[in-house]
This record gives sequence, C-alpha cells and structure tokens, in this order.
Amino acid sequence: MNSTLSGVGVLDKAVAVLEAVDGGARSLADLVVATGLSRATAHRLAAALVAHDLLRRDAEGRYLPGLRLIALGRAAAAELPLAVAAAPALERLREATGESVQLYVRQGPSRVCVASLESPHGLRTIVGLGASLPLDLGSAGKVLRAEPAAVARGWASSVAEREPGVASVSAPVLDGARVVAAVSVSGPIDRTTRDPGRRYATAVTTAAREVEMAAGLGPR
Amino acid sequence: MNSTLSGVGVLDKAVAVLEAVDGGARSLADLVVATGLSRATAHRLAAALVAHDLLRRDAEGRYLPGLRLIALGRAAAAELPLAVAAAPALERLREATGESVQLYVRQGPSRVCVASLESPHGLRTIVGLGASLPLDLGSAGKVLRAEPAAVARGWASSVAEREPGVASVSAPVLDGARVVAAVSVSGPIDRTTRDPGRRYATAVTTAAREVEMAAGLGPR
DNA sequence: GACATCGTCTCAGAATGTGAGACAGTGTCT
DNA sequence: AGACACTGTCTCACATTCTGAGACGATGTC
Repeated sequence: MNSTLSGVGVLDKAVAVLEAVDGGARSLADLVVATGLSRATAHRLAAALVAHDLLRRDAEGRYLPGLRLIALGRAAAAELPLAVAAAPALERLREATGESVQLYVRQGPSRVCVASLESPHGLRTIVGLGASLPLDLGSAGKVLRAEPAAVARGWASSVAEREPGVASVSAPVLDGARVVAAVSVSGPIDRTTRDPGRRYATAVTTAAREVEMAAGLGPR
Repeated sequence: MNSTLSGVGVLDKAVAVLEAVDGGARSLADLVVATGLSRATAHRLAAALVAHDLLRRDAEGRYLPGLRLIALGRAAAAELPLAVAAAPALERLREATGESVQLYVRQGPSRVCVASLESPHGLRTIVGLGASLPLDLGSAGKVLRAEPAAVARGWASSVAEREPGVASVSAPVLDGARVVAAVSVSGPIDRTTRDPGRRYATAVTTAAREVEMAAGLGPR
C-alpha cells in the first residue's frame, strides 16, 4: 500500500492514521483496516494525535482531522512564495481565457495544486487547493516531467487525458532551465476545442513569463 | 500513568518539529534550538517528515511546512459541519453590522477560529482561519468559558481586552445547555463604541440562533 | 439469553529510536 | 595561505520505546 522508502516506524504509522481521516470521519475500526495496524496500536497513536490536536473526535467517538491542521495548512500555503507571487498573473489568465486556472508544483511522484482559480462558467473544471494529481497524466504533468516535446515548444496540451471531457494547456514556470511549476488552463472540451493549444497557448505562456517575473525567476 | 500529556515519544518530537516550522523557514540548527532535540534526532525526524511531504526544503536547505499540510488543512476545515453550516448566517451578520465576524470553538485551553469573514472597512479586525487565541481574553472567551454573566444574558462583550483598540460582542451557539461555539463580531472601538453590546448584541444573538438552526442544534 | 462488535487498557518481549561523535563541505576571520 | 567555527549528514552500540495478543466492560443485534 504505502510505498515510501522507510523502515516502518512510529512516525510512518502516525502519518498513515492522519491520512486515513482526510477522507472523512473514521471509527477506530475503520482506522485499523485503512492503516493495517493492530487495534491497540491504532488506538494508541490516534490518542496521541488527539492530544496534539492533529486529530479530534466527534460526538460518536469517530476520528476527524484536527483543528491544528487548519492552522498548519495555512502556514504551509503562506510559505509558498511562488503561489502568492503568481496570484495576479493567474487572475489575469482566468480573465483572458474565461476558464479555470491552476498552478502546480512537482511533489515526488505527483503534482500538487498550489493555486486554483475557477472559471465563472456554470460548467467548469474544479481542482481543490492542495489536491494531489498524477504526474503522468494531463498537460501539467507533461510540463512538470519536462517532457522534451513540451520543453521545446514551451507548452503542452492534453485532451481527455486525466479526466474525460476535459482539455488543458500548461506552460512551465522556469528558473534558469529548471521547471519549478506549471501554469495550467483547463475546461470542458466543448469550449476549449480538441486543439486547445491553438486557443490558449499564447495566453498561458505569457502568464508563465509573468509569474517568473513576479517571483524573481526567469528563463535566462 | 497520565494519558493526557504523554511522556516523550517519537510522535511528540515529530509534532514539535512540525510546529517549529509553522512560523517560517527554519534551518536544522533552528529546529534543534526550537525543539530541544539533538542534531541527529532532529535531522532524522525532519527527513522522515519530508518523506511524507509534511515538511519540505527550500533551495537553501531550510525546512518549511510541507504541501501535504495544505490538503490536510482543507480536509480539516471541510470536516467541520458547524463552520460550513454557519457560513450563510455569518455572512448575514457581517452585512448587518459591517464589521468582521468570526466563529470560535473551544480547543482545550484555548479557542480556535474556524470561520472568519472580514469587514469591508479599510480599518478592520483580522483573525486568521485556524488561529488559536486565548480563552481568558475577549468576549468569545467569556462565552466559551460559559461565564455565568454571559450565559445569563445570552451574550458577552469586551473592550480592548485581547487587543488594544478592539471591541467585540459574542454569543454562544448552544446544543441544549452546552456551548459548542461562539459567534463573534469585532471592530475598532471608534466604530463599535465603548458599549458594543448596545449596538450589536441583538444581531449577534440572532445570528447564533440562525447558526443553531442551520446546524440542527438548538437551545431547547 | 447468546453472540458479535465496539473502544479501552495492560504487560512482557523485542524492535525501535537514541545521542555522541566522526566526517566533509562552506564561509569567515587573521 | 591556514585556522577556525560553523553547517548538514551518517554510523553504531545501547536501552528506551513501541508493539500486539488478549482481557475487559459496554452496547447492539439477533
């Protein structure tokens, strides 16, 4: 199940417990099956996490993510200079395209959405802030993987790759030659057409340059 | 022995590391002084947390809160039925008063802000979502402590108690006789006057009743 | 009434985490 | 140039800490 290289330790188990509750309220028994720990161990770790407010219990005794996490989450978001610097450029990109806009950074074997603006349309792409998406699917994945074709052209597109009915165009945010993030526009194929690059590539690459400028980076 | 505050264990140390970085980027040496751990231990724990994306490292090698935290934080916020149910009532309260509005819940020895709407005024009270504030100061503190005078009257007020220049009025959100949260309005004394209750008590208690209704609770 | 399932707690055994110290790399004085 | 004071990283023998089977009382369900 869990595949990080780590000799099993308390911390790894505690994190497993923490991640088990991020889908919703879980009873102790649920935690046991989700983590593979023994009842005694799951109970002990959960109790310890509760003591630190990383977990809390509802009236029925089930475990929920603790309130401390919402403060830590905000600290994590605030400590992302790129996301805050990028905000104005992303806002302009949303206005120019009318579609949902996201900023992704690479995170080990996946990509994490660190900024998300939604299209004003009724039918729109929605990616939750902090959401973890696969690196091998979608235009942003190509960009973050530094796929040769994407690097050469300065942008990448995908149609119904990660999600049916959705197309997207992404451009790399560069620091020198290093890809540090991907600016992405996505929307329903009906609006984006099956060749979304034609429509949005210019706007997206422009936005990527603006982000670099605002963040003090640059392609050099 | 005592199960409330645990004797030192890995988990407690890991949490100490996690909390050390929520103020900003920290070098390993910073972590050592902040946590009191040995360099070797701090390094090992930090590395383990990085593997779980609960910590990350910037270009200079310093430790920052990890991106996984922002997803967990959002999950924690989403899992707060009270906060989501309260949103419309709080919005109405902000419109009615023109001041910043917060919802607090008790958290052990302090109170945590679980919903925060800011006043449209240029000069306004700002309380970060997830912020942890003292329970012994401010009108919301009185309410959450179930201070007799506050319970009897149905609301509490404070002037320049927690923060100079700021006054607030809070009302309890009740489930039966139990105080589950505090609805709070706060602003600069110049606007709220030195008797903020006169001005806002009705609106705040009304909002508290609306929150109870929306959350399926009630004073009975 | 018998039975299943829940959360909680204890305890002996062992696996796990621990800190001193070695190490290489970097920056700063003299 | 050297000497020095820092970094962050890693190893290793030791013992502290965590572990899981199982007992327990409460609840819930046939």
